[in-house]
Amino acid sequence: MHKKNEEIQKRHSLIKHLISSDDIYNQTQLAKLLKQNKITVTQATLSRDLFELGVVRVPSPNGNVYRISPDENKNAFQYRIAEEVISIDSNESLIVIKTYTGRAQGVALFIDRQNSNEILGTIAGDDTIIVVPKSGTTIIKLVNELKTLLGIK
Amino acid sequence: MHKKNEEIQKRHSLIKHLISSDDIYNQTQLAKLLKQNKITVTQATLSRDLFELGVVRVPSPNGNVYRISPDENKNAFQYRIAEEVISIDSNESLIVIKTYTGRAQGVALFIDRQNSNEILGTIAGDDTIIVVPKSGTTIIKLVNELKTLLGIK
DNA sequence: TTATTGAATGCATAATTATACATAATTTTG
DNA sequence: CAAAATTATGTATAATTATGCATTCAATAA
Repeated sequence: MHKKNEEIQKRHSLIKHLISSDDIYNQTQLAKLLKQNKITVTQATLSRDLFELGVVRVPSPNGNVYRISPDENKNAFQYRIAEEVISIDSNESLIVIKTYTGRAQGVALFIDRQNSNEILGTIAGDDTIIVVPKSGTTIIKLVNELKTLLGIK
Repeated sequence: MHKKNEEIQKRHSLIKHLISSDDIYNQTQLAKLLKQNKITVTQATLSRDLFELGVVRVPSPNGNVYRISPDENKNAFQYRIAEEVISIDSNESLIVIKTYTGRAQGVALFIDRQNSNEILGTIAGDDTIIVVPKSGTTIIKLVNELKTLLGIK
């Protein structure tokens, strides 16, 4: 992976940025915007790019527009979340997640969002989160689930 | 609104059903499925229908497929949620939501999913939910937000 | 009932998107 | 390094989707 891949990633990244900030109604329009940013590709390439990026096309008042898929956002978010977590440990009844200072709230929010059926609730301080499992849940299992979720280890 | 509108609603309803249960790759395919259900329309009409229904087109391993938009699901869900809530009250530091028996977990889940920036967490029993606001949040404001969210009053 | 209005739809086709194929660029293998 | 294999992309065009216009049909008014 060298020059070429970097360019592709850069293009993909820019595509996502453009889609997030502007209303893109078609691929020709997207090509023009890319060109303004010194990236010149054809509509055909964009068709492939959008597919690979999982970009969705959704009805809006002025016609169909392209949007980053919710899943994509989720993954992007998950990636950043992983960087903020230091450790996940547990005793017989609770799970404790340590994060970098000031990050606990955000990580806890992310966990809440997953609306797991195994979690009763979370409480977050500044750098610590306590996860309370629902009764009937195996702690070990939930710990592993959280590790997977947060992309740890 | 009589015969005509009923037919349209019926078609729209069937379209949503078909999209939910099958992978629909294009409008011609959708037209054929509708025809099998005694509803005959052209691709042009389906193009308009899909737009009106807010149906999104999303990349899948085998090509782009049509899917019911998350928003659409959300609204449908929200509608049912409203039916389950009895009351929303609060004291100076907590909000208590009363639901019909056995519904609290589901409603709490729904609230968690909104990942509000004003909610620290929720704890749900059988018919009661306790919502813990983040410090710095006005209870009144959050109560109103929850009412709007749940479609109460 | 008949006339009028507006919505819904089909038809024809424009606009947009996807893709087969050829080529070039990049990476890998020996 | 040269050859082989893989990947990316443009071109041309096929496939799909969207839409202007005309028509039909249901709803409403007279």
